[in-house]
Amino acid sequence: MSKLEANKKQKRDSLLDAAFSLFTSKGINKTSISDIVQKSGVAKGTFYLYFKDKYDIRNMLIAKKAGQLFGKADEALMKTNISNIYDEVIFIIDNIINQLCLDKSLLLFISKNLSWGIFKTTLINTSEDKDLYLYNIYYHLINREDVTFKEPEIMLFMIIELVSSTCYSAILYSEPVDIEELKPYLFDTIKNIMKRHTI
Amino acid sequence: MSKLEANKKQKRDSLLDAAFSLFTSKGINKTSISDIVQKSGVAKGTFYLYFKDKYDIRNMLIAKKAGQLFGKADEALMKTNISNIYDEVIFIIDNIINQLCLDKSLLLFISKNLSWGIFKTTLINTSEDKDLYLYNIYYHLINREDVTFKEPEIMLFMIIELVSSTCYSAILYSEPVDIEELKPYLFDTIKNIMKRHTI
Amino acid sequence: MSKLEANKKQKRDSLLDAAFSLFTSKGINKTSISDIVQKSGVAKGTFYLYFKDKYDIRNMLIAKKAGQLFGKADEALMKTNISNIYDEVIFIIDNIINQLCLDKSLLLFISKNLSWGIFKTTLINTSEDKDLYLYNIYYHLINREDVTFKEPEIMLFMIIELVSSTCYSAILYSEPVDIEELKPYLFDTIKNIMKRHTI
Amino acid sequence: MSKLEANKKQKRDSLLDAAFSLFTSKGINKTSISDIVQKSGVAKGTFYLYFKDKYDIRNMLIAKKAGQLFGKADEALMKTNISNIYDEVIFIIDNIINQLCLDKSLLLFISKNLSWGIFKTTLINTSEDKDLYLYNIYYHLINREDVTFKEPEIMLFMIIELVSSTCYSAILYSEPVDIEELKPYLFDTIKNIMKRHTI
DNA sequence: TATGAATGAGGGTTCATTCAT
DNA sequence: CATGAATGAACCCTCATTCAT
Repeated sequence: MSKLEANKKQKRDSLLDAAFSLFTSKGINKTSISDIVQKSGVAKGTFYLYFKDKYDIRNMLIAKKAGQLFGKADEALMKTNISNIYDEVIFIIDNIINQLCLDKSLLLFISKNLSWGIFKTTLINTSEDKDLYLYNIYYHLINREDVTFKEPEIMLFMIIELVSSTCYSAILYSEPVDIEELKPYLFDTIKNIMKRHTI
Repeated sequence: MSKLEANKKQKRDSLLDAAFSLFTSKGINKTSISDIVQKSGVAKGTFYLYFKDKYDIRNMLIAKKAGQLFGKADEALMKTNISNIYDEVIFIIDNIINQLCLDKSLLLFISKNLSWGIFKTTLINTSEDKDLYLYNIYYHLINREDVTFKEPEIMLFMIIELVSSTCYSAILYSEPVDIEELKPYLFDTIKNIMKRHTI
Repeated sequence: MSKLEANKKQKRDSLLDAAFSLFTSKGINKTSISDIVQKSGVAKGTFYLYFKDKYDIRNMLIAKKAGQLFGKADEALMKTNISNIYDEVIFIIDNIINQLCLDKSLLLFISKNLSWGIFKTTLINTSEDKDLYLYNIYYHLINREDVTFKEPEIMLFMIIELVSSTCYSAILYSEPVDIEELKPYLFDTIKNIMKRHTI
Repeated sequence: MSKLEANKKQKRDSLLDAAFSLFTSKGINKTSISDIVQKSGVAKGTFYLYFKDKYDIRNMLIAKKAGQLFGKADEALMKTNISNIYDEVIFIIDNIINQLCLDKSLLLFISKNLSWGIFKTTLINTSEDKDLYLYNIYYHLINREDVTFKEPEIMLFMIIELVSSTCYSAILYSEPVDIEELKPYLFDTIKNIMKRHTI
């Protein structure tokens, strides 16, 4: 990478970091381009050399952060001996939930913005960033020798929506119960969804 | 009701209607107070006689619309002979899903804004508006003679979050599948959640 | 006084009290008619039955409060045996300064608004309110048997302006020195002004 | 100075000039930011690049105008042969009074806003603007070989407060007498204050 | 007299975007 | 590529005043 390109990447990363910090602390609506460039230490005009607008940089961030989240969970999974697919899924979800418990602002940011649409888009856009292990995880899930799922996409969709929406409330507001209290019921439900989709 | 009070209610309703129309067509962020009062035909200052700000009127609308949604479903249920609690819940959910299929802008509005927190708040604030049957439905569910649920609040929480988040994607974007295609899996999952919470 | 008239006076006084409380705590600029009527407990329209606007009620208050200030000082003077005109003036001024030290918000209100113009107007409008002893004090000062002043109005003008402007800074901000430290120099200057105006 | 910086100074000066013109003609309360930028010929947002709010630009103006006032008086003093400190002070005051007689709107603006606090602040902030001769004048007064004053700051404070408050009334409203009629008494009082502070 | 709902002009302030440097 | 001064539309909100009741 040339010096100039490295410089550009550094500017871009700086803007991404500043935006993430502000989005998670103040919220997207209350964050202005001015805030981002000021925190980032670049000029206002520079922002527009890298991103179209606030929502463009937000989408980049969601993809990046969601990818990191799954990536870490996958890494952790690799270090275990779990081979049972049901346990693998539970492990991944549990790991992600734990990550989000430790970084509630990330949860706030992800939950408010991560929809199935973006999730799928991120799955497809695997080329852009090497951090995105999502694609691998998904295919790992689908193309197994030991288990075949009926309508695996619907299954995964229901699981992801159930987890993301219940965790949002449980982790951030302990409503209706604390996340640790919710987990047994949640994991039980997930296992059941999977079992009922197993042929 | 005096003429003056009737006039006031009319103004308030006019503002609520205008706001709902704009929120569902343009989104809340893109809707300004100016837009609302202009559509409503009242003066700008009048808005502030009835609501604190844009988010105040939004909350009133969510409560009102969610209440109407459940109210209609409850009415329809009364006309059936269903007495089994599992079938009752499925009926209510199916009815609400069908209502939302016919009014996608309402779905867009409700989904983006209805959280468990607001749901509970709405449940509690029964006195304000006679449209809110939620309280009745909830208690109908909990205090049954035939069935006792373990942790009914967690159960209801999971069902509501699962339904609202999956329907959002399925109805509006047919992602990952059309709502009608999703229903069997969704209802199956719901029934299972309930069964596993039955003592 | 009829019951109706008593009721009216009560409303008027209530408005005056509320306005004074708000003017001294928030400042005139930041006080709205709405604030006044709300604190006063009367309807908005009622305000306009008694006062033209915010500045009308302010002027009434200045006259009233300034009159009370001088009235109290005069009362205190009566209880002393001071007969020397120089000492009488110093006594009055000292007494007023002490009153203002105890009620700094009153000082803030009076100082910002009391000009020689209003002072003279208040002197003249003796009929309106029995609280206004200013007229008596002034004539007491002028028409003495023992001492005759050259240009007594200029003398009084200079004294009042000197006292009011220096006390404002000294009492409220202790700038350039505390009021007690200032007093000797101030009183010395006042005595000198008087002596040089004595024929 | 680069072209850009010159352009910026021009914008800032343009805003200051417009604000001064409006403050003196309409008063600060009745002057809006909109008025200032319109008169200045710049965009509304530009105002906030240079000043925090209306009161920020007011303070800048007071410092600037007060500095110019004293600066001109000091210049005039240099051209005389006066060396006696008492006569110097009287000369400065007389010169300033005369300037204010010729520019009553300036008097109105200065008097309403110039407090001892701002006066001292202006004295201290000498670095910002080369127009501010106040510091020199003050030290010229204090550190003399021929005369030593007891508590010179109190003395100066009393003189400034006496002059500014009496002149306000006399120049603008000829109350209680015209400024020219007041001068002898005023200067006499000032001289006496100084003498009594002379050790 | 007394009320208080309604008005709507106008206030201060923000901010995405542009473009000359 | 990078800058940051300048823009001006658009925002939210306040408030003195009116007038039908």
